[in-house]
Amino acid sequence: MRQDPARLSFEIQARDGSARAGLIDVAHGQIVTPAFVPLATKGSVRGLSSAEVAGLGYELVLGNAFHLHLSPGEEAIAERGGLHRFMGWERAIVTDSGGFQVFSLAHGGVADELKGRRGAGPGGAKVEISEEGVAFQSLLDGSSRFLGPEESMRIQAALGSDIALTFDECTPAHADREYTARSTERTHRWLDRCLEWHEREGPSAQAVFGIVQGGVHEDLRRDSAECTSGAAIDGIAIGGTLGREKEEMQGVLGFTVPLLPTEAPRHLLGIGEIDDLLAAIGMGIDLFDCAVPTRLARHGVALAPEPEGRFRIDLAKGRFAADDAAVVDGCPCEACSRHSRAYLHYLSRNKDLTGTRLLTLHNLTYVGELVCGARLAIERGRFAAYADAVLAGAAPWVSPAVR
RNA sequence: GGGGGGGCGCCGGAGUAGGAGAGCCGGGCCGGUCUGUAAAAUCGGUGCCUAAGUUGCUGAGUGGGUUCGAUUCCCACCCCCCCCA
Repeated sequence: MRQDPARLSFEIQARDGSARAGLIDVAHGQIVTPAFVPLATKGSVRGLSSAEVAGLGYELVLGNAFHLHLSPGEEAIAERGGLHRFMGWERAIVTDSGGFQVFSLAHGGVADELKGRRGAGPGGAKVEISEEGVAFQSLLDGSSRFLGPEESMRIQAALGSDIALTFDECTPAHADREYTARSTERTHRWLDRCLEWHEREGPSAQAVFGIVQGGVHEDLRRDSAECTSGAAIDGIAIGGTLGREKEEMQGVLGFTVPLLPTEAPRHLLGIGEIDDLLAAIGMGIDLFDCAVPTRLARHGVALAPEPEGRFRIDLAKGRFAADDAAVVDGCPCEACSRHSRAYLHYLSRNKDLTGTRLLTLHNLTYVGELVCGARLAIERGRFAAYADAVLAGAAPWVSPAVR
């Protein structure tokens, strides 16, 4: 680990069991944790303006080196003053390295792959993973491309993000222990190359997070956590498959999180369902990013205090056609305070962009309220009670007993 | 009044130069899926009776006819659309 305030500082302000409430300081401001990080993969939180995302209270968004490299290209963004300026976002940005995307190219569907729902082997585009990096064909124009540790860091440097993630290989669930072990070791070598490049040519104000791999194997996770923690990184992320079921994921997190250095911010990559967020916060995770809240919104689904419905309400369903109730009673978002389920249902059925926007606002509000509620609960030493209440169906912002 | 085109599933198409398929395309509707976003996406179902059909039932405007066999050919009638008067 390294503690270089010029890049990042992290203060843990309260603890409750393993859960922490903290404050991250980076070049473009502070991030109150635990925090959810909306995805702005291609330079926008789909459907919303940067001002709207800021208006929801978010302090950090995640851009993607892979997507932005292919279009419009990091040079084009650098020429326009960097990603912050390009997308009109003044707060902090973390960029993903692109390893995850390159990986998904090989298998067609990352989600299925991570959960082992598909067999191994290349799916669509050609991808060759070697010690150097990953050679692949662009999905946009078929051109041959290469992405490795140095390329990824160079792209992220050009984008000018506050936090860069090191280039890793995201191992799938179906990979055997042997492959996962070799892959994880290679990811460690890539980590060193990322840091060497960054030390030499990276922006002095850009922080770097390493990524712990190791699949579902405790010993591999331990090796990876030790190796990654020992590097000159500013924060640490957990990546790769966490198992096929939620229980398995909690098990993997259960033995992995305690292996992470306590003084560094911890980012759990790609996780963001309501119950998972609560579980992971309880274990001591500080940062989350996930496609689910925003994607579900575009698919007509609102997050809601419905434990039996996996905390979702599918407003596209016909039963909401004449439901005059608020999407989620008491939710402070625009969709809930001004519109009915019937209206959102109608908009969803018509694939109206207004509906997409409203539900995106809602879901991001909902997740934002959840992490905010969690933080307040941690400060009061009542996180477990808060989590239990929400899991039992309490709204994330309603928790007078906890607050 | 004359000519032409067309009537099947919840809707709209296409097709079958006699061997129906409860088949095709699109839509709608119902249901499933979505965790570092190739996702405003995607998968399945959608006549009836079923727990289940490899051999169940009904079905191509209506009524007849030809034929081993008709959604297709013929006749009459009903309805819709277009053109001409």
